[in-house]
Amino acid sequence: MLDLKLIREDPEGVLERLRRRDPTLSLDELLAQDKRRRELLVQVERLKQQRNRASDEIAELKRQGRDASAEIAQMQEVARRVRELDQELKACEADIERLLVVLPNLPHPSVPVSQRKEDKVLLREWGRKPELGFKPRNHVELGRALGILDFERAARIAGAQFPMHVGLGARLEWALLSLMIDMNVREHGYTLVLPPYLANPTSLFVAGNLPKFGDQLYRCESDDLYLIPTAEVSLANLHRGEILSESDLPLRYAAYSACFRREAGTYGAGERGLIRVHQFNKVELFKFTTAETSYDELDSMVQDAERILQRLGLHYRVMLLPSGDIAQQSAKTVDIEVWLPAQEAYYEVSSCSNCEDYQARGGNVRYRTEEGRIRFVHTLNGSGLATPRLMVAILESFQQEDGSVVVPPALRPYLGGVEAIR
RNA sequence: GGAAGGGUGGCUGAGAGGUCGAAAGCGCCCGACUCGAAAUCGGGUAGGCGGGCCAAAACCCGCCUCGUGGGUUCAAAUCCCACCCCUUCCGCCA
Repeated sequence: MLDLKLIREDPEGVLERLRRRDPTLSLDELLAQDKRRRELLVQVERLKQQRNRASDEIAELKRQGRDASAEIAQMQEVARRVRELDQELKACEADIERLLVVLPNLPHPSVPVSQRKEDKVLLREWGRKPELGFKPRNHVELGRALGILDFERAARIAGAQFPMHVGLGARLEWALLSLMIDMNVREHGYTLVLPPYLANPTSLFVAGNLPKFGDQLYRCESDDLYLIPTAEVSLANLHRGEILSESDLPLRYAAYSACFRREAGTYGAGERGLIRVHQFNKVELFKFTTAETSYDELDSMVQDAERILQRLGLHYRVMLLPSGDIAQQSAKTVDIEVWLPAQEAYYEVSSCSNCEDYQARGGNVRYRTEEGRIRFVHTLNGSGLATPRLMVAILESFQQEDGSVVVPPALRPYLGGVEAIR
């Protein structure tokens, strides 16, 4: 969530930045409630002070064995008034909380201002589109023909848009995950985490998924738990409520998890097969940093994700997202998009965000500086990477005219040396 | 699922209606001793909110916080209720 003090001190500045993301946002009610809260606080605190002093006096009188009934009678009235004001204050604070949590993070100055998601900015490209010399088959056809993807039987088990990998398809998926874990742990210095796949409501509020995006989540009602849409949820809550030491930062975690998304209302034309699914595998990168280093850490996180695509030999481009298209909790987001030959389009395979102190404030994750001051950490998250579209990219980019698919050399050690799927 | 015990500062742990934001120890910081260090000795060491002053920092004052939320009381870490979590044992099951 945003810093209420900052909103109070510079409402125009905050509102201007908020409206880069959503021109309909307003702070009027929030500011009014905040003012009211502070007025109530002053009132109720004055009464409590009176009560505390009287309590000391009553205690002293009793110790001396003297009568305190006059003072006690007087305090009964004060206590009643305190209860009333406390209730009013509580309602006011609940209103503030409700208004505050729906406000998105402030975009970083480098983020292009636009409500149109097409207005993303190309930062760089790597490689080139593969020249197959024949009309590319899409991954659904390839997967079915090779017997490595089985959506029909998966639907029998769970419904549409659930993938099922079989045989070399499953092994290829596993190989991808193994490669990503190895590179991120051994070459990029992340600590591997296997987190819970279910999370409580608090965790989803901290991560930024609730309250606004609950319709995208699978919920286990009888236990009041949610299936995580990304391991970002688990990792953002890993140090919830802690005060870390500056010397421990940055903390870099890489988590493997399955991810679950309802994708309500997103049935896109042509998004068949693995392009948009309700369940997928992902290695998620997450960092806790100081304010000073978080943007350098964002750059290096994007590069960590890019190196995996480079190792696989997949053509991609890196895009800076505009203000209207970044996630609630993010101040700046960089997407990596891989080229999918049969779709003839670039598709997101990684989304790296700096959430600055937005998640940290909600989760109360702080650190003590060398000088002893306490500040909120910055949190960053990024896919490194999600597998479904990687699988699409591999099948479609490395397909041969005879319908076989050449396995990228980097994956072969994980597949017992298999060079092609046919 | 059943039973018992327990959640107190960075950590261990005492406190069982008022003098308790909280003993003691450890850790950490500062100082003394020392050429320097260790040991020793002295001092300091939780967080949040609000106000004084709004431009920050420092300082001062007040309020709140002993798992969370309610209740009793003039007054709650302490008594009552509900919930959450942890530990141990039993049962069940990968």
